[in-house]
Amino acid sequence: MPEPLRLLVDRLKTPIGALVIVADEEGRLRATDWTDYEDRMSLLMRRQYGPESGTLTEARNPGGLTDAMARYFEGELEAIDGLPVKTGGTDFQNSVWRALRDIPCGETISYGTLARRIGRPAAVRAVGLANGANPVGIVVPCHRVIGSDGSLTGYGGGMERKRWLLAHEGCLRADPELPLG
Amino acid sequence: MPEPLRLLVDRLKTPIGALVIVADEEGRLRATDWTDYEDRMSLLMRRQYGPESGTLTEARNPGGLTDAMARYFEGELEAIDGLPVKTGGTDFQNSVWRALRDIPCGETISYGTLARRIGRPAAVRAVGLANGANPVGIVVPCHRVIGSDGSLTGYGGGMERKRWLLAHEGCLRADPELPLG
DNA sequence: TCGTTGGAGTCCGAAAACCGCGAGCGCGCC
DNA sequence: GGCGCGCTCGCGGTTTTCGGACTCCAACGA
Repeated sequence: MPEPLRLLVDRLKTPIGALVIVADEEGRLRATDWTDYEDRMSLLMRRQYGPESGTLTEARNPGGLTDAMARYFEGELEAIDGLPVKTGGTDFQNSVWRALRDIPCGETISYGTLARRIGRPAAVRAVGLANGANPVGIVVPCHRVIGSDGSLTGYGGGMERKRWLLAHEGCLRADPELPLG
Repeated sequence: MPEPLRLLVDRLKTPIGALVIVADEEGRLRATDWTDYEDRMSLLMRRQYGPESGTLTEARNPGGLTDAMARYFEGELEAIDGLPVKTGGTDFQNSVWRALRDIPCGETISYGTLARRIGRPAAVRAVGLANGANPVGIVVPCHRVIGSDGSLTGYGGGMERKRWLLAHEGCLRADPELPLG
């Protein structure tokens, strides 16, 4: 911990709940999470950066990130595509998170396929763990990963939100359990 | 594990028991231990090199190591000073083991002093652990490390042997618990 | 034949356990 | 008061254990 790492915090109301947005002074997204899961987010942050790792300051639209997220929720799905993101975590986790950003909006992928894609075909469950440890929901689209049989399987923010996000991105039929594939 | 690592094994009778001596083909000492603790030695070897890591072959006096050890036990204490040694283990363990070889024959040091000497003044217990994980007894003189109050505290081969070795090196008075300092 | 269920295989990371210690402290005992 | 003993607690690297946001396969029943 060389420097204390000053972080900027904003909040955004969305159709599926209020979002906390954490950015650094360079305008890179460090974390996002639903306010009703804020405990989990601060846990993840502590794990990645250590306790007492930095200061949190309220800010409005840091780095333009809040606006970009808002546009995503208003239907401009590609608004979040290029946003700069920085994460801590282990090498393995980062390789998973990088691969997540390569999943195009509107598509889904299975845990197994994702595992093969990062060159660790057998690390299927580990991919699931890394997915759950993703600090930057939505922008790093962990919600686009589903079971090999097409079931939604799980989501840190609650299954209902995962379903909503996939529908918002045009991945789901009327049947709420079936992705388009 | 690129190549299978062929190891040579010899045995040596000493006044305090039979010793197993393991060397590599370059004549470097890889491990020594008392035959009555051979299980522990092979455990340490497996940890450092992995299971199925190499082949063991009987050999006579590989690299001259057995003779050198024998001379040490006969009173030529400096016979083991320059012997080539190679160990696996973590960075931390290797820094401890290197520091051990700098303790002159006839002297003792406390765990705390040793910890300070490698630049980790607080890692006192960890030094104790690393000491216990030393695969190359005697030549890497873990027996020269004692408690800060002068007590002998512990030795993987049994306290009696630690006492004998220190006495052999001229570190102990008649009182078996008191080192000379 | 097809859906369902259960168990085993597999790989990582976090958390807990483990100690070959040492300093600090409270207490008796001279 | 000093001294020595035993206790407690913090310490830090390593090892072990445990728990999944999975999948495949086999068995079973409709």
